[in-house]
Amino acid sequence: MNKYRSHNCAELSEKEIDKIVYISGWLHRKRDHGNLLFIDLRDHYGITQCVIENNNKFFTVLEKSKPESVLKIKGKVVRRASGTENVELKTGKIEISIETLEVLSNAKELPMPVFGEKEYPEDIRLKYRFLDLRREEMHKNIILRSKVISFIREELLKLGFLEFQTPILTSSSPEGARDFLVPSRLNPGKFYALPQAPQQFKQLIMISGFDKYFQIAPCFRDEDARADRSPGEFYQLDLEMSFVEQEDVFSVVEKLMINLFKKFSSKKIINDAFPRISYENAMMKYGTDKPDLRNPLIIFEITDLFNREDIKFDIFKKLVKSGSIVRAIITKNTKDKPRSFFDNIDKWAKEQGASGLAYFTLEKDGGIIGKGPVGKFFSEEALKELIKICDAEIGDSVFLACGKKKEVEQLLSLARDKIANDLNIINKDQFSFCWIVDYPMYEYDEKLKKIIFSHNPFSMPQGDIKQLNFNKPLNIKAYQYDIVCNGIELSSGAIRNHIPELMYKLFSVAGYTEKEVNDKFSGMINAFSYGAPPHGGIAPGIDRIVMLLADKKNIREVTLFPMNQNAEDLMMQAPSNVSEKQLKELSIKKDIKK
RNA sequence: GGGGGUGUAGCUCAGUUUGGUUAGAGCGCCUGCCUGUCACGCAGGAGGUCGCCGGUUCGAGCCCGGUCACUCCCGCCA
Repeated sequence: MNKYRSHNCAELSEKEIDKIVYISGWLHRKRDHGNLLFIDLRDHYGITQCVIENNNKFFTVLEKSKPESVLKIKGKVVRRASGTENVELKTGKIEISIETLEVLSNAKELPMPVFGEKEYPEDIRLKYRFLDLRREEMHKNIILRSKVISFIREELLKLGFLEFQTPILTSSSPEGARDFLVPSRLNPGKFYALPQAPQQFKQLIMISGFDKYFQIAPCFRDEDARADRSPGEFYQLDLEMSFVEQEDVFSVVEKLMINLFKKFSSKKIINDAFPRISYENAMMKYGTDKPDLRNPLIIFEITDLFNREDIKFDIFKKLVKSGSIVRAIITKNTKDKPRSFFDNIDKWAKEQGASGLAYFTLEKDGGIIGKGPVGKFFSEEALKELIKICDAEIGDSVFLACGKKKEVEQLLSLARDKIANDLNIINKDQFSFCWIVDYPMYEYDEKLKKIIFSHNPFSMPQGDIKQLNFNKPLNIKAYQYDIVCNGIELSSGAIRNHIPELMYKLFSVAGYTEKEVNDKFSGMINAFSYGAPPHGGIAPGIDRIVMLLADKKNIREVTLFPMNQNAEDLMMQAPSNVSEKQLKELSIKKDIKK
């Protein structure tokens, strides 16, 4: 028998009554009656109540021990008197009558308690992450994360995927996020980059003939944080398959996701086959390429209405004449909502930097009328037309946004969420997945005044590649796809372009010469000229998946040791200064502007 | 880089609207009492640069300016 424990803290039951046992764990909670002392001893597995009386010489030791000290307790398992059982505890029918105890490790007074599940400031939680992680909720999240990863491994191994590791020190790549750089000692002045994703390596694995690969891959991007985005590093389930079309990837990943979410959550998955929405359609109906499909609200295009003579809404009409568009959100049966409901939304829109959201309700007063601030500008005929376009009814409300296409999309996308939340029409007990497909290969960057890749430059363009019209590059679509669940982008993937000539052409549209492509992507381009299989894959974000399964809004709740928003590790104090000697070895000089 | 929110005891927060005696509560901590608790109870106690700096004022936790920290968002994230 091990010297620390014969049983863990969740194990003992009536079966062990009268046995002498050893258990070890943290002093979770103390209830001191003066001459009788109860403690809850906690380990990873659970909690066991132990009791000691003042005739025991260890009584004062225990009385003086602080919470979270680590104890080893030896004692007899006894049945709790009827009426003193605790049904909440797995071990609640018994307790340990302490004979001896040993303090294995003393705890100082705690900066944050472990007992209780109150909220604490995040900087303290991050600094004392080891205490935070002892708490039930966090402990549970991290266990869930581990189980999710194991499950994914099992499923993919069953399907014939092989797990490989790819380099962490690699080369900096153009396109995409800012790289983390690592100076090279042996090559002064040169730098490695940490991979933003194992993108090129996974393609090289396919070219190396391994057919199906996956990896729980760390990815590094030096970009600013968000609630659902850690600064610095995150994990992807990176996977890639040879000789596949988009549908093959879809069927593997869709099944994996459904099995995973069914296994680890009791929430209902609305669509067993994920609906597919084209990028264009998503932008139209939801204003975003990561729509929350639990939200029933839809955006309608009604710009043309504003060319009608019988609409007198002059501000909008003027804007439309100069190229603005008008889109609308309809909310069902909301005519009796208080004025404050509408005003709040208008106020909110103004806070978003928009000029506001115009609104009115559709009511019947003899004929159909628009009631509300701007309702009077619409004739009955115009309202009938609007009702037709937007599939609206009497009693519904209409919210209108007017502006440049991008602004309207962005505002109405946020407004969809805002209004639906205010109306409480989002079912929080559901997962609603979809594929967003048919992404454009390129987009026009207004700031740089040039054409850039809209997603992954290695994606295969759609259609007959001999017939592609490179004079109209913005019309080229790619075999590029995202999985979205409840408004969160879970993964991004593509069928890759394995044809070097085509790749040069595609890059030239984005302003890269053949030489530049050769320089920047030498490993891969070279490999493509020695026989590359058609291949494709995807990379679901592990952190976000666990976030959804754990029902957390913040990625740090499902990460063991996250950094804060300034990309600092408050516990390890990273990043930190290094010695002059280290810098010298690396041929690095500091030049800090202040 | 920009915008919003927050900052008062170890922790959670009240007090800021309308400036005015010694800044409060709960949890935690310390001391004492308590033999059936499981958020144990009871009594007492310690604990504060009201984030920091400056200004206005007879007087600032409260008003003004600046600054710092944390957080949320925008930009950014192929």
